[in-house]
Amino acid sequence: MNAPSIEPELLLDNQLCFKLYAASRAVIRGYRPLLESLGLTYPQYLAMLVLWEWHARPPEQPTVKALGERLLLDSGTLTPLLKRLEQLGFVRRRRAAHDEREVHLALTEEGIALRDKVMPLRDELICSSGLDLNEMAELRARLGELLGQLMGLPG
Amino acid sequence: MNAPSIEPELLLDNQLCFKLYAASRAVIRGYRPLLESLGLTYPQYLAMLVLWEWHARPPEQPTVKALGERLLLDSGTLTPLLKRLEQLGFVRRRRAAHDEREVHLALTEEGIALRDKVMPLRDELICSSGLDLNEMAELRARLGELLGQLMGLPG
DNA sequence: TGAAATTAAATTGCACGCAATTTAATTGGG
DNA sequence: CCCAATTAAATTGCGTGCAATTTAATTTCA
Repeated sequence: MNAPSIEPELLLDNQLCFKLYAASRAVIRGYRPLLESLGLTYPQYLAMLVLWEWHARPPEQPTVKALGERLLLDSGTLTPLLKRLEQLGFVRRRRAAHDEREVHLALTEEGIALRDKVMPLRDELICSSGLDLNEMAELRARLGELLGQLMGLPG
Repeated sequence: MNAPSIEPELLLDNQLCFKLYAASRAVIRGYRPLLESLGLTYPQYLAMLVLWEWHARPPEQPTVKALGERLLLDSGTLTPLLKRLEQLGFVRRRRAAHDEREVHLALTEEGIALRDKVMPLRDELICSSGLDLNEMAELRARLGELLGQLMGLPG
């Protein structure tokens, strides 16, 4: 019996999707020990990034829906995640008075203060990774284009 | 009270990590409906890619450990995933006789046959995405470099 | 040789992601 | 005004990822 032929398009190492998947997990793996010192998981950290942005542009605070639109996550993921951030004391959740369906998100003092610890942590991560800032920016732009195309699909 | 300043390095849209995370999920989202027709999840599909490669190079079949080294996943993830592939009838798991610690993986006839359904599915996905093949290859290479650097870290 | 160290899987526990459904509130058309 | 349609969160259920631990087999070396 001769060995079956392999289409190179099906080799794992030729898959853009696998490179994306593996690289994404590798980056998150790099963040983990640093974020642990803040008590955050990586998705919680992303949520905090968005909340810090909103905090810098008062008076509006985001709803769960608005946060989900930024992070591309739904309430099935965000509701338990936000409850954990609330338990940690970083976030407050409150039903909107004018529309009881909406839950508005606000940072606590601890949540606001946490931001000051993040910049040095980020510097440490980039420094220890030895990555080139220009290459990172280039790659980020390419991924932005890819994401834009994927999100604009008919499906 | 004046609005807090925002370091651009902390804006969500400037994060390479978020672009990676979002793009990876977006690609997997694109695969989902197509893989559903095969009865596979995305990580299961990746495992099958590796098993098909091994199948084309007899006689050796991979262990759980070897599969994990290719996919960068540990037994905590792979053991239940492989049990599901076994339940689906695509994979056989067997303890090695010469070393009872090892579990060797082999494809069933159904598992081998499944490969023929994948190429057209992949073509459909790439076609409907409207992505440029050269740009995809370029991005894949860049991500490979990034992954290489991240995996070679001291941590 | 025989106890200690190492190794491979499996197990446990927790936090996502996400599809599908449910609940509750609001909106819109007749 | 009322009821159907829509909307926002929450809930449920399942399959990852991954750290930590456990179990069992093998290797090492005093």
